Amino acid sequence: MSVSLRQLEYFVAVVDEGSFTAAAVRLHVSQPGLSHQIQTLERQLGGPLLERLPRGVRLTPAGRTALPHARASLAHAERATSAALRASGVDAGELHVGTLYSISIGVLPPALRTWRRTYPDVQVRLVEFRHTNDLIAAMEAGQADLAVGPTPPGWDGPVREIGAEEFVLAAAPGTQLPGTQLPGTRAAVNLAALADHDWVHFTPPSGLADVLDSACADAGFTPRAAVRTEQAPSALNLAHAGLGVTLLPGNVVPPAFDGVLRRPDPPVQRMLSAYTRVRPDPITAAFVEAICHHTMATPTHLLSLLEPSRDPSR
Amino acid sequence: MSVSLRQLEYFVAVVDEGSFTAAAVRLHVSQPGLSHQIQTLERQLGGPLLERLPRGVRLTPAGRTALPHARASLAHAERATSAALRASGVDAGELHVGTLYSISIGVLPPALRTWRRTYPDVQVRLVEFRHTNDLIAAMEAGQADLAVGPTPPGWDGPVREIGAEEFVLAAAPGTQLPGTQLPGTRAAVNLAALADHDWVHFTPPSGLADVLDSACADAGFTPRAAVRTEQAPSALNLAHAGLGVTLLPGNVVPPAFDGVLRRPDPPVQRMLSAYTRVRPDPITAAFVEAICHHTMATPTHLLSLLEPSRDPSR
DNA sequence: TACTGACATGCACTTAGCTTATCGCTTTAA
DNA sequence: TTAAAGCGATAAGCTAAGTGCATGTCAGTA
Repeated sequence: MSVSLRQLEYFVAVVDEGSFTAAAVRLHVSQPGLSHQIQTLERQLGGPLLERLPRGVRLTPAGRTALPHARASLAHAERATSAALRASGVDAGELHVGTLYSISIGVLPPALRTWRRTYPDVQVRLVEFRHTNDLIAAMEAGQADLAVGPTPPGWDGPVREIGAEEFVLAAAPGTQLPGTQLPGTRAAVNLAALADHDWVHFTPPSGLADVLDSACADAGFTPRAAVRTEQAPSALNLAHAGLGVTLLPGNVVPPAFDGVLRRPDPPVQRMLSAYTRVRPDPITAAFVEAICHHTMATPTHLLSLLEPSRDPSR
Repeated sequence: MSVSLRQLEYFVAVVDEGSFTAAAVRLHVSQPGLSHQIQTLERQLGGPLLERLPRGVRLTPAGRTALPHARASLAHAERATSAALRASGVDAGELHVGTLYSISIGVLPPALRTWRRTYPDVQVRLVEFRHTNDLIAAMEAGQADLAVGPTPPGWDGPVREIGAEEFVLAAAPGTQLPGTQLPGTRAAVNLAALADHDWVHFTPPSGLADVLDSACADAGFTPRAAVRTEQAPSALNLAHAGLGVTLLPGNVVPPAFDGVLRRPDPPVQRMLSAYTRVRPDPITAAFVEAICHHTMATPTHLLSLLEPSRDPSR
């Protein structure tokens, strides 16, 4: 079987959306990738299915006759999935996932994209908290099926570590951090050298506050908080505005960030886990698998910001 | 769509072959590779589809409910391929026509002769069923491109009526049916006069059983079944052997039949149609036209049997 | 008790799928 | 008339998925 459901899905989406570009947007893939898949499908089916117009596409006779079968094949594959889930006694309703704002922004989107493709019938509702303690309390109160966050100490239900979240130092453009004056380098900054700096800190009981305090304590000083905030994006904005340096999850740094960005030395990470109160049902377990399949690699744009010498076009 | 046709193909092959190893051999892949794909599919579908036994496998409830959809998805993907190839003027192998045994024998051969002359490169494969319900179910599952059979009620795809199939009464040689004693005549037999006869009936849910029950109900009695069978040729044999009178499609009566043969009064017919799940591609549409061009005239040999005085050669 | 058959696991390699950058063509707007 | 915009295709490179091989594990059979 050389034809794949993915190809049929792309084909149907192009017909429904009226163009390759619109279909790519809808399916969250790049336009060249979709174009390539359609061309492979057309080679397998003996000729063009779509006539390319300057604006949009038109079905060829071959495409017109294949289209209903493509739809039917996709529909039956979805029904196979739904039927199996129901037969397993799984309510394919909503999955409630408790997490932190920073994780919503940085860690979960790739897993959610995969999830929607695999389980289109299962809605995921994110229950977001600012503080790790709030997340833990909500999980203890049964407010979510699954939590994704820092590994809770002493949790007595199932826990699955899913990777490490990298923290970075951020400051205003032009800030001269210690050890960073050499041109053309983006060396890590020795944390101990920042003992006299002002800090954009976090409001306890935020887990981010704990991370910052712990890292600085390990480096032998207590950070002097010029300002405190609850949210990582706000901290980034405040740092960018010059109120101090901050230490926050790299995931929340947008690609267009033009302030100073450095890794701390020693590196700062926190382990993230997916955890539940009880043994997870198959749907929840599947979500955990989806998260685990997306390695916690540092996002590409963050690498570009941290190490611009690796990216000649910038 | 993370479920793939390849996974569904492996799953269906395991069920059909009865073991992972045999399925791997059939599909020319390694057994660990197939095993891995099945496990991936099971993770996506929320649990095991197959119960592993020391010798072979058994479907789980989830697997049992997923299986028909998996088959249908694969079948439609193949139909999409064939339809596109045919529309492109590419020899696309075979046209699959679902039908009933009685129609295979009686209705289709003339159309097939014409067909072969017109499309010598397109093979027709008949997918034959004993019961109308089996034919309808197979069409819903995408097992054939086209169906030729009794007009299915409530069918939501394209339907083309192609004519009426005539039913006749048959009995053992020498049987004195009511109203048939006058020499040299082959008058129709009043159905109501057969109320006290034994009948060779058909096994439900056969469509032939429905036809017989309906005709007799209209005549005001319930046929007393001395024996039931599933197949029209068997019914003809049993009637010829003296177990009772039967009512069956005239098409299945061979030229050399030497038992009693009569038309019922009132006449009994059923409408036949050609129908598809989706708008037919040009090749399938051409086949439908070929069928329609052959009117449902009663075969010449049957006319000879029913009305021998019209045939001087006897 | 040893052997056989069948599925699962681990590892490494190959292939497929995807993104980014960019080109080429047509249409539209200035 | 010219420049800009929109759209699909090409090329290159990276990542993920699929596969084969070697081997382990377990249950049934001789």
